[in-house]
Amino acid sequence: MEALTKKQQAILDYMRQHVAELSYWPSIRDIQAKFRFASTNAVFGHLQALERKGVLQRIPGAARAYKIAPEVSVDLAETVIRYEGPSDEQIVNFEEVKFAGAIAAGLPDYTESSGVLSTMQVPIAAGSRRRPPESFALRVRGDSMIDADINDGDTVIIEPGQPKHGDIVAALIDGETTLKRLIKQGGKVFLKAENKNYPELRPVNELVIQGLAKTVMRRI
Amino acid sequence: MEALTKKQQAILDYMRQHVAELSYWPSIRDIQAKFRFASTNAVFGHLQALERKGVLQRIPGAARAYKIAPEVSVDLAETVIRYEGPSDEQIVNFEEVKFAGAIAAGLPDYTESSGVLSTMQVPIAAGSRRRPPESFALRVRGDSMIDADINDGDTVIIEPGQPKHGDIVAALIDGETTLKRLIKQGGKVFLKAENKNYPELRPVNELVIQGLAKTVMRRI
DNA sequence: GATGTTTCTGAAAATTTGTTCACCTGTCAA
DNA sequence: TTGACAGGTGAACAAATTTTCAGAAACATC
Repeated sequence: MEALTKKQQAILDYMRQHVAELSYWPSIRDIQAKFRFASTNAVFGHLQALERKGVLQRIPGAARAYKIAPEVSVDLAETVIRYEGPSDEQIVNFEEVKFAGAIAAGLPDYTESSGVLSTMQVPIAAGSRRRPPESFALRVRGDSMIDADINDGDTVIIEPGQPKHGDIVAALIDGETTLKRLIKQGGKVFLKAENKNYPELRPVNELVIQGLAKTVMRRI
Repeated sequence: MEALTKKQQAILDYMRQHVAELSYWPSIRDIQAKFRFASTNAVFGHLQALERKGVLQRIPGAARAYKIAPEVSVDLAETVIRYEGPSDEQIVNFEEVKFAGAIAAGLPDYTESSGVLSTMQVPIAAGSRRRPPESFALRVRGDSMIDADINDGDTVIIEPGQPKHGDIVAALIDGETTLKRLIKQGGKVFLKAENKNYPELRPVNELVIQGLAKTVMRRI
């Protein structure tokens, strides 16, 4: 693939950052302002170049409408033992994002996310279906879900969705986010900890579901 | 939070789907066409309603520019369950990427990645450090690593790096990628399966390390 | 120095898009 | 019955945005 010029790369990065932060694409004029071009056509030309080089797809006539190629960069290192990385097609992209904080999987705990947010990185892979962009990541604190194989220090990915009986949900109780299994029984709703040593929880009347825990990640 | 009407919900869903599939927002006229409204103002009113109800944020004057709240309003049994997603700062991005295929964690198995590559999605989060871009994802097949809590169907993220004694590595043997623990003992290198029922493996002389398994992911 | 390519300027045209105004229709509760 | 309100039509307007056109400046290449 033809290489990008410095400015083209910068513009591409800016567009990426813009859409990641604000959730919508910048207009040509936004880019013009950012790079202090005197003419919109300067941007226009760069966008054409980016499209010709295959990293960007414009939607003709539509405002703030693009499709963008995922980041690509390859360079492999040598190791003592022979090292052979994956082929280009196997490259996975990572992106730095906001990390929502910690979740109490045990008894109610303070939520780290109340203050400053840190950033984390997660690879791009998990299931073939499209994952909703409203998902977020939480670090698990506590051990109330160990019977579901979710342990202290793990990271769970919370996605929006209809909570069903048996789902593991991130629930907000008294301002605390907790991880529990949702049990619907006899018209009542319970939050159940997955730990034999914990008492059965009482039914809850009002409940804020932040989302469904769909993926668990563990650092080795 | 005020409840959404059926049409409002449908429009919100359509917008979500549109941005998820095409990566840019629909215009008011796109929505109009989708729902066969005779007037753009019908859409306009609904968008105003959605904004007033707090699930959508419009950017005044900007085309195809919105911020959207996570999915809304679940109800289960007769208990009130409010849905409240994370704040804007907690949103995590996902990206579609290549998926390297399957890895044999048991006895040598064929590698699915030999042929076509499929795409997967993974959230963005895992550790505070920056992850090298040469990483890739593999689906685990087999059960030889169950004692290390890596099971059939899990996804492991392989990163490049110096393989040390005790690391779990993705190793290429006879054209097959396998997942094993690397043991250095008395100047020799062994690949050890983490399963009491499996025999200790023989030492290997030549070995291609594809990378180190640093993260395990599991779908719930 | 000549030459071609990339990058940019400046202005204007064409189109898309959000927004407003006036008015109609049914529903539901006071 | 009346009034409020959600939901809709139809047309027009104003703004935002993309796109085009002609040409200048910078810059490497021969």
